[in-house]
Amino acid sequence: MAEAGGAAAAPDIDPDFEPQSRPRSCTWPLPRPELPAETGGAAGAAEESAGSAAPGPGRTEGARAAARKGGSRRNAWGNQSYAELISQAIESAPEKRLTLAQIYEWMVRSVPYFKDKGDSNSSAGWKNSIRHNLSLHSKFIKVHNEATGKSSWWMLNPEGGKSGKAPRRRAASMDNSSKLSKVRGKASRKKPPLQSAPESTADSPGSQFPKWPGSPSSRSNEDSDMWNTFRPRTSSNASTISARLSPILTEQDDLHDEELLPSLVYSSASSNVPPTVTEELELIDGLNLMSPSSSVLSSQQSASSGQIQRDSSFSLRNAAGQTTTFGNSLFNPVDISLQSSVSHFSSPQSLEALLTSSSPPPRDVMMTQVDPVLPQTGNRMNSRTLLLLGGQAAQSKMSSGNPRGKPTEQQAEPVSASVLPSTLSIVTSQNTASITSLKAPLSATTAQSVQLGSPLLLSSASPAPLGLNQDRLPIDLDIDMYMEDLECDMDYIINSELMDGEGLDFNFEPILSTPSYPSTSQASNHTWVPS
DNA sequence: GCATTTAAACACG
DNA sequence: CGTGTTTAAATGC
Repeated sequence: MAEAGGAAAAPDIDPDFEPQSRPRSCTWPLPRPELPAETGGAAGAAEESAGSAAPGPGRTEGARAAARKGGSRRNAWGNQSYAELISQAIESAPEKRLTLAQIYEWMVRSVPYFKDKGDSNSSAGWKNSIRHNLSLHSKFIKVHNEATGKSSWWMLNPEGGKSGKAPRRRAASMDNSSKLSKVRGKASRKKPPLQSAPESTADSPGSQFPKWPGSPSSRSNEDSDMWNTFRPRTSSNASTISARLSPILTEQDDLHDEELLPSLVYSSASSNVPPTVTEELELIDGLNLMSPSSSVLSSQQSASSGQIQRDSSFSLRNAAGQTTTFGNSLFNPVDISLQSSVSHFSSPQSLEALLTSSSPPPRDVMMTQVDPVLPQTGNRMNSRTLLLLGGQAAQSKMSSGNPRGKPTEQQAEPVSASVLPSTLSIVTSQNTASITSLKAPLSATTAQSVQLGSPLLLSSASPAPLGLNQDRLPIDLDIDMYMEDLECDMDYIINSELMDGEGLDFNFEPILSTPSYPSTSQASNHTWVPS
């Protein structure tokens, strides 16, 4: 049985019981025939059937007691909470993301307790609980999945606020209402269609991105993927971008997310804007949407962007939780990954494959490969084109964006940008696709710096280290406003850059010229990952 | 009090 | 119907 049933199946569970990931050899997301032999039974089947199985509604107690007798298990299935189980499930996936259904599957397969309950009928309550947990905890983020009409991907948010529930920024009117609602009682609670909160649903009717019609582009493949957009969770929308996507990608490869969380922190510090990753992602998503214009490029871009998104997601997180202090910039591994992705340009397929493919943990692979090394010229071009794309996107965005456009304080960033072009621009312009392009080159530098092991470099690189922005850190929460400004800036910047054109190249070139790959690869994981 | 679990209502596609 | 979000109650620590 090697691993297959292996750990997961371990009948005893008891103390620790780590569901551990399922057989790694098997591709995860894969269709999975339906567990052949081991399916349900093999491993430990469910011995717990005993009475504990039925968790009565209120009576959890019973189950608990039963469970407890074993010693330490808090729940019928062991010590872990649903949230933890879910986290493990996600971690176990090569891509670190699973759909709801896959999470269910994982539970059924990996946790003995749920083994019998997998199928239909009995699956009642626990699935509900899982859904509930996914929604409730900020540590889980939802990523849009266009693929086969499947449901969204669920990933974990690196900084996931363990304790922090969903960010839920000040929801305007909720306070009272919540209480009231309680009073009301559930029965009557029906919510009238729009009425009170038009804004919520609409979130911008114009909505910047159309949801993306469908993508002809990609090949059949399986589910394709990418196109993830983070879900805005509570904050209705915030509109978009936050400008910095900072990246911390970090995947949890080596460590379990939990552990690494602390170390991450997003580098975006410079740009600040605390809140929720989700928003950024959306933005990115938008990019993707827009890109479709050109076939080849689009595909490439998409690939890269996809990657980016993933990375970005990790970058920051809601500060709501208390945890992350956004001020510390560590590093951004993301860049590295980006770089790799970019470099892959030449072979988009591989990229995608990486993303989608189950077997190889993407990150590692990428890291290793990282350097197909494009000739400088090649890079240049790409970056340029990308920029263009970005620019367009930006513009389009702009149009939808707020008219007011007033750059004011934020402007500071741009200025610095001129000074430190590469990094800066990225930070500022982030919301647009251009980011990707920018990043690519940048990544090289960063990577180096990382490699060197001196975060300092990064910091220096970071745009506003000087505290320009720090002062005004958006902690205010009104991201919207903040963002608006940013957008304008970005556009502005981008445009100007484009016009100048030179500036960009100029900056990048030098960077590009530096190959540094071998180093990058190393740098990637080990160096920055604090563990 | 907060965290979890469970249940349920409701919205959406 | 499955997916997601949210509210609520019970319970444990």
